[in-house]
Amino acid sequence: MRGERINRDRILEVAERLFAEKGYSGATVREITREARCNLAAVNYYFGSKKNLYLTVFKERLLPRAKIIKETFYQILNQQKEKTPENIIKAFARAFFSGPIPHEERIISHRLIAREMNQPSEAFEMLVKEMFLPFFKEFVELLSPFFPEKSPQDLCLSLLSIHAQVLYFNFNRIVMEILCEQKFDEKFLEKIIHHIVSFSLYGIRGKK
Amino acid sequence: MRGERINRDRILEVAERLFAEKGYSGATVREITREARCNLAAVNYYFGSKKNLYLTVFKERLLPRAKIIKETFYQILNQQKEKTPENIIKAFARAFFSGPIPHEERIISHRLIAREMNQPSEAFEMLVKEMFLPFFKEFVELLSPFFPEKSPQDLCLSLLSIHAQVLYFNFNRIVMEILCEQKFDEKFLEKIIHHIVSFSLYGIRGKK
DNA sequence: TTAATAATCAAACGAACGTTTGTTTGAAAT
DNA sequence: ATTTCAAACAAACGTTCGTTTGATTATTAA
Repeated sequence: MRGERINRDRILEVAERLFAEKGYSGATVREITREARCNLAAVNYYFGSKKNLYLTVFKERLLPRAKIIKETFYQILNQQKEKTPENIIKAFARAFFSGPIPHEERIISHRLIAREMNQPSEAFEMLVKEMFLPFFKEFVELLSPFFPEKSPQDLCLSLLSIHAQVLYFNFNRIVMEILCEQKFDEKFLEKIIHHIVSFSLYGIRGKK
Repeated sequence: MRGERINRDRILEVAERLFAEKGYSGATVREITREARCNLAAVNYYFGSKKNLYLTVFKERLLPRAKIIKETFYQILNQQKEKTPENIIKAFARAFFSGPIPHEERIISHRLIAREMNQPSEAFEMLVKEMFLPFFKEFVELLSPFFPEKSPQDLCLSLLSIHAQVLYFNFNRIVMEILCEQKFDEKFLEKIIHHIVSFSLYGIRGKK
């Protein structure tokens, strides 16, 4: 049917995965269209260029997902009786690791973000502006009442430390599995979330 | 003079930087040889192939540097009177952030490592085997006497959390600078190291 | 039914890619 | 002085890249 643009969606989906796996240069238009089961010219027909396809992946796939994660965070947090630092950090970690977004999609997101952190492009500017900054600001404001002795900058650094762990534990499974001598399964994931929450909570508290 | 192979060294140096900046596919042999001021064929002459040049970068540039970082860690640690967890973690962070290795080279290393974590190749297997595992094992053994209640796996996770921060704060300066509203200078670096040490120390201690 | 628009396709484009070839160069060894 | 051989080079190789073209098919609206 007209207007469904099945191929367009499939291209976006495949492109996102391949860009995450192989990077911008590594993923070719030919491979993307082959896996999306459409013609080579489809990328340029729907998106104008490869570069614009890449940007569209961030606009139409990453940003909406970030929005869901944010909503999940507040949903988890509002389920708690109290908004203690522990509950806030736990909600943050859980929103990133579990939540309604499929597991594989989360991995892909974090891979793309990690790539952009390493080699920022126009796409990253958008992510920072529309995703990182607003979310992080809110998060700092949520936590700051509990740590009146800490400057906003100190809280920011703590927040970045948490995000560092979330990113690291999401995309660096190889070293993790080898070092911890354990397969990455549901049970291990729970343990990791608990670790991040605990580590970060006491890390952020500091001297007491 | 014969045997100096000036071009070979220069190719390695340039290749490392460009691979770190643009990734394997993004960095071209033409660009590498152009910046190294040598002929296009030099890469294949000295290294056989682009792929082997990439592997050689890890063998001859990253591994030696990792060795230096390790030595620096023990050197810093042995300067301390006591081997307290705080001193151990501080030495770890300092060995990664300061030490004899030039600042730019450290950034390049972490970029290459981050890329390999995202998309592991033969090079990463080597890194894990000859760098991560030995160093991390020793590090866990150093810390475990102080935390008899923690399992080796828990300690591993804490160690990974520390490494996550070291990596993150090394290559993700953009978000950092924007969020903390501060330029990344020597003074800020000191603050970051202090933050990582403090955050990780109390994080690893946990409930007390 | 027909005209118009959207989607899809095979084929080809020029450019850039990694690699190979054959030759020249220059310092060391004989 | 001559031989030798690693080093360096220009040129071209075949391949793959992103993109464009023009024709064909499918769908919608008149």
